[in-house]
Order: sequence, then structure tokens, then C-alpha cells
Amino acid sequence: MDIVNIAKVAQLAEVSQSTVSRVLNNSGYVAAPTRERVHKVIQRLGYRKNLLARKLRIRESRFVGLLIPNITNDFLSRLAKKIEHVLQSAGYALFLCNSEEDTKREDFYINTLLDNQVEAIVITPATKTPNKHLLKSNIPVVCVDRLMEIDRKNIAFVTSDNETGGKLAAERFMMAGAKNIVLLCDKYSGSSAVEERVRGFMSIVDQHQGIAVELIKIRIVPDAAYAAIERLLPRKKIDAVFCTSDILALGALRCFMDHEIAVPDSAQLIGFDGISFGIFLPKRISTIAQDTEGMGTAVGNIVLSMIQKRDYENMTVVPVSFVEGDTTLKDESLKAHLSKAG
Amino acid sequence: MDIVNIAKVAQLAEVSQSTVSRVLNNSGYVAAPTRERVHKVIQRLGYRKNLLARKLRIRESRFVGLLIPNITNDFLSRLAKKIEHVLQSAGYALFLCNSEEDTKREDFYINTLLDNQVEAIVITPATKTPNKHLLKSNIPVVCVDRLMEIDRKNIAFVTSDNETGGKLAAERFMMAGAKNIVLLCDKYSGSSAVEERVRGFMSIVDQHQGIAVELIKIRIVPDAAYAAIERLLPRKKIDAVFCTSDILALGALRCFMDHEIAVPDSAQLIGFDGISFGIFLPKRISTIAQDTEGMGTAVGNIVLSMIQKRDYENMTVVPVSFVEGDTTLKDESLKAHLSKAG
DNA sequence: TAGCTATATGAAATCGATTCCATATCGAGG
DNA sequence: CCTCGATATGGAATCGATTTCATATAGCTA
Repeated sequence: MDIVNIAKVAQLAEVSQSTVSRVLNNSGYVAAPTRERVHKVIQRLGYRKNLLARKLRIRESRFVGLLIPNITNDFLSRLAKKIEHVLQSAGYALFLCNSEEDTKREDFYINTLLDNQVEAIVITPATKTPNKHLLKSNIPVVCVDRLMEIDRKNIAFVTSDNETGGKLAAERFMMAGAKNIVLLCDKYSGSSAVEERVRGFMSIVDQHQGIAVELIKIRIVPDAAYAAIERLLPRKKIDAVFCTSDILALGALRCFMDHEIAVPDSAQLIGFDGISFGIFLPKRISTIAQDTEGMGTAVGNIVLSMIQKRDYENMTVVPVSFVEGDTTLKDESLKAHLSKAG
Repeated sequence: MDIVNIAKVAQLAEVSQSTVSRVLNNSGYVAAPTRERVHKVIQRLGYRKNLLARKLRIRESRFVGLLIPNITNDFLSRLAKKIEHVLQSAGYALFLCNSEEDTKREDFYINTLLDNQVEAIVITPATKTPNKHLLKSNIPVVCVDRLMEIDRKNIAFVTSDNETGGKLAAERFMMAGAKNIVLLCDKYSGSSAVEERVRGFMSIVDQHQGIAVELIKIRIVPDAAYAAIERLLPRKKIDAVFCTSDILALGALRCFMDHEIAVPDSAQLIGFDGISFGIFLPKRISTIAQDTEGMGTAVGNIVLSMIQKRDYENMTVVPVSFVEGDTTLKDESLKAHLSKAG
């Protein structure tokens, strides 16, 4: 046999299991020589404690489940990294699950996580409708990026201030006097984040007169944005495009450049997310940046608070900010524009 | 009490634990009415089996550890996603660990993973020197992307054909008659992948005469590449740049554009990885693309083979391919160039 | 009808640690 | 000298499942 357990250590060190356990956990009384002897044997046998057994006994798994649509997504991977960082410092291990925006998979994963006794679940849900297994369970849940219509104890939400983000973009366009706006947004997602961005944007637009906004829902890939803009170009003059994601903005930008439409002079473009890549491209895309690290840290800390039954923020709204790139008029041009207009 | 375990189910269903277990696992003999009764109680109590207890008993954790430098990296996140996909289909859950290229953290994580009884570890090691805890353990290890100088049973390697990738890039440059080449590569990484790319590249260059290659090691961020090229520009005429990563190529491209150096006519550029973003930029970067999905699938399957003690490929080399973008001379131009030269 | 097998169920050991309780020694204080 | 508290250790129950072994009944064959 080469399974070495606490009993074998105890036997060779000529002490009881209790004593070995006390040595391992630095608890209770152990005489120095005994401790020494036990350590020697542990060393010699290359003994490792079986955390599964420990977790079963103390009824704490120190596992947290992370259930997101897609780890490949820039925003989500940065989020995941930060969450993992915070949790591992507190001794928690993270299960990685990709739902692929698929309710079936989400279902499956939630069950798996619960069966594995995770102490909390961090989820970016595929739909606003709550999963029934999640509802039945009592463990802490932190819902990130997207809201859920759920009535349950022990749940917290962390999102960017999407509505304000939408407003920031719209204000920028209004200041520049945009009249013919296209709004590109994610088609499939039941994501509340996208909706709020659109709502915020429209709330500002609605305060102005004579502004045309065409809202187009597309798949969240650059080609789709490219195609959407290309389809519109012959029909109308576009002077501003707001995309609910930088990925879409990328496609739109490419389309404008291919059709030799001057950006930002003829058409302006604002994305959402603040994907870092952007700033090294020939044209940096102006964007509403999310504080991904801030969100990740918030999520991690809230998870810990909830697990430890401390107080926690039920709803955390993380501020966003406008990051000026090369696809919007500069502040100076804006002022010139305004004074000319005024 | 609201902990419901198999004993409580047994009690309410008026059967023994053994019978409940048989029902849960569909093993052994259970009379239909009994089975029915047990299911009713399970339903009523909302019983869930405690997998920790099960895993302890059957001595199989069905956990696999994934230890990578950084999930934020495009290549690694795609890899992670694929691996997770393959493993979850086989009933394995994945622990996510970010080593941050830091040996200390790597150490810590390997210990944690082993203590949690993972059945295998997938690792992109921070150094070529093997971790001592990894050496001592017997569980299957799959080393991805980077090789390790390790003498151990139960280890498999999966990497791209980095050397051939380097050769492909060099051949392209040779065909186009490049004479003044800059080779930008990752400074800190002890990564064998980078070394092999460089080796492959140089092996082709060495077959030609009168070619100058300046090798520069920099941090793997676009700014560093930008700065490196900018520093060289006044000193020498550069007609080709090979970057061991697309991230670097991005910075180099930006630098050329800012200095109004025509790409690819004056200077050509080839990156490595095949990051999908590239193709939607104003200039798509020609690159040596890795088959990330193929690697992920290979890794997943090898892990499963090793765990199940089936045969497995000890060393898997996944082919790479040259993907022509807008930063190298097109095939036609090349032919024209060659006929003119010849 | 004796004997055998397929079906059905339960008691108890087991996985590997933690922990409560009991026991024992020793030195200090009364 | 007796008692008490601090120190040190061991025995055995426990966490929640799985699994072996034993037992019991029913139906079937010889």
C-alpha cells in the first residue's frame, strides 16, 4: 500500500491519531519532542493531508463556483482572474464553469456545484429568470454584470453603472450635435447590462429634439457590426454610432475606414467595456470603460462576507468612465464646435 | 436541523441506508415500490447527495487542476475553455489557478491542488525547472505550451510546433528578400515556446547569407515593442520584424504606422499566436496561428487517458500555420518580386 | 420436497480526518 | 498532603456516503 494516512503516521510516530491531528492543525497541547517526532514521520512518509476528508468532517468545503458564459471574453476573464485572486488569499478554491449562455449547461453546472458542496456561487446568469436549483439552495450567490429577477435570501448583485455609461455616451454625442445615430447592441443576450446601457443612452437622447436613433440588434461579433453598418450606409447618413460592446465598435470602425468615412469628423463612435487592446490600434476606440478590477475585488469580498455571515452590500454599482480615444471629437474640437453652433 | 443526509432519507422511507444508496446509484437490487418510496422522500426533503463524502469513500475526486500563468491571456483562456469543455463532459470539475508566472504562487497552488486530491494537473509552468512537489507526487501531469526539463513518470507534453512556426515566418521573409530583420521576443519568460520559435526562425536565416538579425528581448506588452522599434528606426533600415507574439506585433505595427513607414511594402511584420482580434483591425497582422482548440482538445483527452490508465501520447506537437494578413507581401507580389529579382 | 438461484434488504465496516471526553502527570498554592 | 489547573495524550464517535457480507423470501428445478 502506498496510501499514507493519518493513522499510518500515528502508528510510526507511536502516538494517537488525535495527537497527529493536533500537530497538523497546531491546536491543543502537544509536547515539543512529540511534535518533533511526528514531523519527522510526516517528512519521511511524504504524508499529505486529505482535504476531502477534512472538509467532510468540518463541513466546510472552501470551494466557490464561478459560472460565467465564456472565459474567453476579455471582460469576464479579467473579472475571473481578480475574483480568483481575492478568494485564494482567503483559502478558497475556484471551480471554473462555462455556461456558453446556454440554460441547459447552466442548470447542469449549478447542480454539480451544489453537489460538490461549494460554499458560494458567483454567476453571470444566461437569463433573467432564476434557475430553480439556485432558488432552492440557501448558499450565498453573487450575481455579476447582469441582474436577475429573483426573490431569494442570500443574494447580492454587482454590476457596472451601465445606465450612467449609456448616458455618458449619449451626452458626448449630443454635445457634438449628432443627429443620425445608430445603436448597435447584443441580440441574444437576456443581459440586463445591455438593456440598461440602451435605456441610459435613450434617456438622454429623449431630452433632445430632432434626433434619429436606429437600434439594431446583432450577434456580438465584429463581422455582424460591420455588416450592419455597411447595410445602412447607402440608405442614410450616419454621424454617430454607440455600441454596447467594444467588440462591436471594432467592426463598425473597420467598416467606416473601408468606406473612407472620416472618423471622428464625419462619424463618431463609442464602444463599451474598455478593452485594453484598443489603445494600440491605429485608431483607439473611445469607450465607456468598466472598472473590471474593482468589480472583481468587490465580488470577491462580498462572497467572503456572505460566507462568513458578515454584513454585505446587497447591490453594488461600480462606476464607469468615458475614455477618450480617436473615434470621438476631442474636447477642444467640441468646444470649437459648440461656440460655432452657439 | 436542516441537514438532510442519506440516513434521514432512509429513516423516512423506512429502509436502510444501503437501499437508499442503491437507489441513488442504480446499483444492486431494489424492488420497484421501494425505489418509488425512496424517490418520493428524496423529492420531499430536497435531498442532494454530498459528493465530498462520496469522493472520500470511492477515492476518486473527479477534480483536475488547471495551473496557468494568466487566464486573461487570449491564448490561455481559449485553451482553458476547451479543456474545461472536454473534462466536464467526462464528469470532471476544473480548479482554476493563476500562477502569474510566479514560482512562489505556483508552488502554493500545486500544494493546494494535491491536498484537494485532484486526479491530474494541467500546467503551463512558470519555469523549466520542475516543481519539487510535482516531482514527488504520482498523479498525471500534462504540461501545455511550454516544455519542462523533468524526469518523472506520468507526464505528457502538448505544444504547438513552435520551431516550424519560426521557420515559416523566416521562409516568408527570405522569399521576400528581407535583409535587415528585427526579432522581438518575450524577455522574462523561461518559456521554451519562445526559444523554439527563435531557434526555428534562425535556422532558416542561417541558411542564407548577408542577412542581419537583431534580437531584442522585451516585456510582452505592445508599448515595449513600440518603444523598441522606435529606438531602432533612426539607426537602421528595418525591412522585416518577427514577433514571438501577436501582442508585440501590435505595438510594432502601430510604431510603423505612426512613423509612416509603409507596411508591408517597406517593412513586413509577422506575429505569432493567431489572436482573432487581429483580422478586424485596419491592418490584419500576418501571423503564425496556433491551433488553440486542437491543443485544448488534445490536452483534455490526454488527461482522461492518463487518469484512466489508457495509452496516451507522451509528446504531442500540434501543427501551426501561416495566416496571411496585411503586413506581409501577398503571394502574387512575392512572385513578381522573385521573378524581378531572378 | 430438498436445493438452488435470483431478488431484496439491512447491519456494519470503511474512507481519512476532527474533536469531545476521559485520563494522567506535574507543579503550585493552601 | 490535598486540590486544582495547566499540560499531554489517547479512545472513540462523527462527518455522509459506499460496499461487503449476511440474511430472507420467492420461485424454479430435479
